[in-house]
Amino acid sequence: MNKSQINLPKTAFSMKANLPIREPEILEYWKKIDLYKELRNSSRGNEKFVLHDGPPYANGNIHMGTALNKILKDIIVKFHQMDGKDSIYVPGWDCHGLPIEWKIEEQYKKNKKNKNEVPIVEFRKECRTFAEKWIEVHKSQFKRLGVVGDWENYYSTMSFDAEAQIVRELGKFLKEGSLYRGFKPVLWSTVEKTALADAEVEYQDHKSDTIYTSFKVKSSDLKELIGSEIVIWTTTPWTIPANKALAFNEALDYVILDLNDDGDFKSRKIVIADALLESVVKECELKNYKKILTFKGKEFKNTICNHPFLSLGYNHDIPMLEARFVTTEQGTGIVHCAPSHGPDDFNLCLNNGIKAIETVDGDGKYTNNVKLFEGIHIFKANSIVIEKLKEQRNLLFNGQLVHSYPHSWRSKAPLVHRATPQWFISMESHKLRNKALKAINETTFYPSKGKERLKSMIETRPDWCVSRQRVWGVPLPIFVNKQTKEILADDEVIENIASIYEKEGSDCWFSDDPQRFLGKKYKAEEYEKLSDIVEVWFDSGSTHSFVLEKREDLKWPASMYLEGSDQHRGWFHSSLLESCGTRGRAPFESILSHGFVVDGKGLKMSKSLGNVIAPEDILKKYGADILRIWVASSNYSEDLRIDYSILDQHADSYRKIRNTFRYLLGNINDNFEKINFDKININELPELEQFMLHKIYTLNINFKNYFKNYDFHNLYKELLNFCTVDLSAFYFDIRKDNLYCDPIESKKRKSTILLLNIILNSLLKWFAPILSFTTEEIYRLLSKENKSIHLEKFLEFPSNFKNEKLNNKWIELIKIRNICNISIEEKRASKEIGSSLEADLKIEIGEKLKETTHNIDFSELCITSKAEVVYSDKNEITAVTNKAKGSKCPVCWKINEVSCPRHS
RNA sequence: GGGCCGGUAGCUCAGUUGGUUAGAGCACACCCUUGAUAAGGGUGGGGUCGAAAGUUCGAGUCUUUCUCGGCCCA
Repeated sequence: MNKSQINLPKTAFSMKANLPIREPEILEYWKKIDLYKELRNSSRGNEKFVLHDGPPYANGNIHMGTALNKILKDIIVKFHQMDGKDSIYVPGWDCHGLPIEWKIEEQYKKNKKNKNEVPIVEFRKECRTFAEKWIEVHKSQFKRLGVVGDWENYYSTMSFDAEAQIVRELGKFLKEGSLYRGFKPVLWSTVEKTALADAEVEYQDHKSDTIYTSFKVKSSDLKELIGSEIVIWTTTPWTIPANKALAFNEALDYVILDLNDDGDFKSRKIVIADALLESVVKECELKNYKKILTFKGKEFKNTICNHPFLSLGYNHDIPMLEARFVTTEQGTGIVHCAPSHGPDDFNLCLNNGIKAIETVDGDGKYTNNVKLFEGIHIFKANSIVIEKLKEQRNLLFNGQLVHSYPHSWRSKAPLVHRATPQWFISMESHKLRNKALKAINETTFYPSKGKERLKSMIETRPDWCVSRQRVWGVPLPIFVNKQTKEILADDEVIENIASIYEKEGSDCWFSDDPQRFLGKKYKAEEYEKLSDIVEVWFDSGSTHSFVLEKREDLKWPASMYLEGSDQHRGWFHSSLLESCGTRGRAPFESILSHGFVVDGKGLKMSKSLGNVIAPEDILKKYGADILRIWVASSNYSEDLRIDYSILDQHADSYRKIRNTFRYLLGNINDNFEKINFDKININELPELEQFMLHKIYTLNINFKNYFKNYDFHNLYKELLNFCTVDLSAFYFDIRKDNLYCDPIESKKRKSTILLLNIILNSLLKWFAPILSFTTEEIYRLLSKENKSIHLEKFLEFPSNFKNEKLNNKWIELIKIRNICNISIEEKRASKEIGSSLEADLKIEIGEKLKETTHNIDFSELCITSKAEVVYSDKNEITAVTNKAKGSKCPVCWKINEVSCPRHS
């Protein structure tokens, strides 16, 4: 007898994974066989599952969040493909927008080039080239993660057909009449005559005029207020002529003071916040005053004031509005609101039906909307305003203040908030809000809490501002009649513009004769051509129209949109509005949102904390399959933690899974046999094999349920536990004796081999969407005919695999096995035995379990040399271990007092 | 500052409508094995469920406050 007589495992599948080296080879293979094309061919005509890609911005290397997003998408796409669908993934990129403009400007700065001297068309070409470069970088980085998709025919928001379709989409809002011209404050430089984005602003010290001025109460629910005067403080006196409202905080306490100092305010009653009384008294040098009344802010309800310039013709009502942004940090606890000159003011007023108007022009001069001040430059207006307030006896105090103030990064000139003409899509005029809310109700959300999040945003959001005063984007296709100021809304013109863009892109808008776009119907000299561009959220919100609708391989609406939870305000939001406005329903059937990647302690990743991990680092150290395990095993409905200790843990799990495969492969000697489940005569199999079939059957049911709910972390956990608990520590361990030491032709061994083949096939398919590389590595080892594991379908198991009765029986047997293990462990601890094969078990079982145990060989189940069962009246199960007597069989290592019955 | 979401063993996660001593796998410790071997098996330790108060016969689960973290908004 020697080792040549036993059947030891043998396989070409190495224990060491070496994923960082091996994965790129598999990528090459997928490229060689054109996996994406094969997938499409193999599932042509099947029901479609379309996960529409939310386009990442084509700028900079991918980070963990992007990697998570793409892997999660890929896992879902692969699951549906293996589930029998035609599961199509077309990646896309968002290309227009400010960040790319900045990058090009930065390059200009480096090369001492002046942006204003470069023709717009040339500048835009550089932006386009920049985006193209990053699309290529992203493509290779995403592919490296194992993401399979139509990489050759990706979509981008800057492609000519996309730009053309964005124009058509805007045309629909234009024609409907829900796209209108309004005003909204933006940070404006009166020197450069241009709007600035937040990132273009530098904060520097600036000396401002400050005033305390009063607004007389005209009417109020609180009688004592009538006739009193609300005092406000501001550092921008020039905005007083544009005042439309006052803001208070309902949580603050306010006081009415009776003033008795000589001067304009003698015997007048003023209102300020109690908490600011001291500072106002000090700064305004009040000597004689009396508190008349203290009241809560909420009592300001329904209070209307007069403008301090009432008698100069400013006779509009000034309502008092509740606002949380009012604090007691500075001022009087009541804030003056000019909706044309501050974002807070704008939003508060808008929510209360007061719209911003154009009060100041691009040069910084008041328009004819401002009585008395028309033509005056705002930076020269402070002294005039102060003068007039004094005249009107409404100036309590004025002074100066040095404070941090926004300046242009280019000219260093101080900036102002200025209401500029903008284009809005109305939420109400054509019931867009209602349509969107209805569409949300018809959408399935994973996790379900996403529904409320999106809903509450849609419920309260203001009209959608779709214009930007920038250059890198789709031009707003709008002409305004110079005389009538009417907006040109003509399908023919829109279609004309779109068809031009389709051929050559939208650059020509900035260079060509406007007549070209207007066609023959209208005269260019009668129209003003807009130079604004469309905000980028409208671009990406329209992807469904130029990707899902236009491509024959896709479908509209998409089966799923999947993005980070921040996109409730981003892409989910803009796509919903765009589609509801143009098509009356959402462009998606379901939304899956995932949390953010944070470090091991739950803190967000930042350079300053030094806790940033890049996907590249993980790929180099572990490989993509480990990263994919991390995605699958994390609960994406919350934030996802990652650090090296977490990854190490997943790498350990990976090794366990890999070794499970290795055991299977070794014992079938890499000769995989596809089993026809219907031809198995289950009753002829040993009970243990029947029990394992039941386990496989029920695991598959759970697997499908988890998959249906996109509950991957529980799905993965269940698969991992199957490998560890049911296979490695149980079935494999027990069947080693049978596999190694029984003759190859023995019926029992053949049954085990049958099960190993079924288990191998099941595991390969269950794991394929997650462990895309490793399952392919194994598949290529086994399959001569078929090209890829990803072309396979999930297995269906016949219902006769299911055997609840047997399952219940074996649950009892495993309990007994555990008791035996404890007994063996006692003798091991006292050094009486070592290996479990040195044990001789005496098990005492109650009569009740006689039927359950009568045909069971516990020496096989507990991997001992002997086991004897005796039945008693007692209910409890006891096991005693003795050292087995006899000699060890050199083949099966079992200890026998006589010669080994199998190997002699 | 406001809105929303979350905090269960070192880690990843389970914990049904409130109901026995809060579970699993991994990691850890110890032991065994050397025929899955940079593998495999067994046993074991480990949690005032973020904190406090409340409702209840009974709270990880319900309420309030606080705290820490994340996203969005300002």
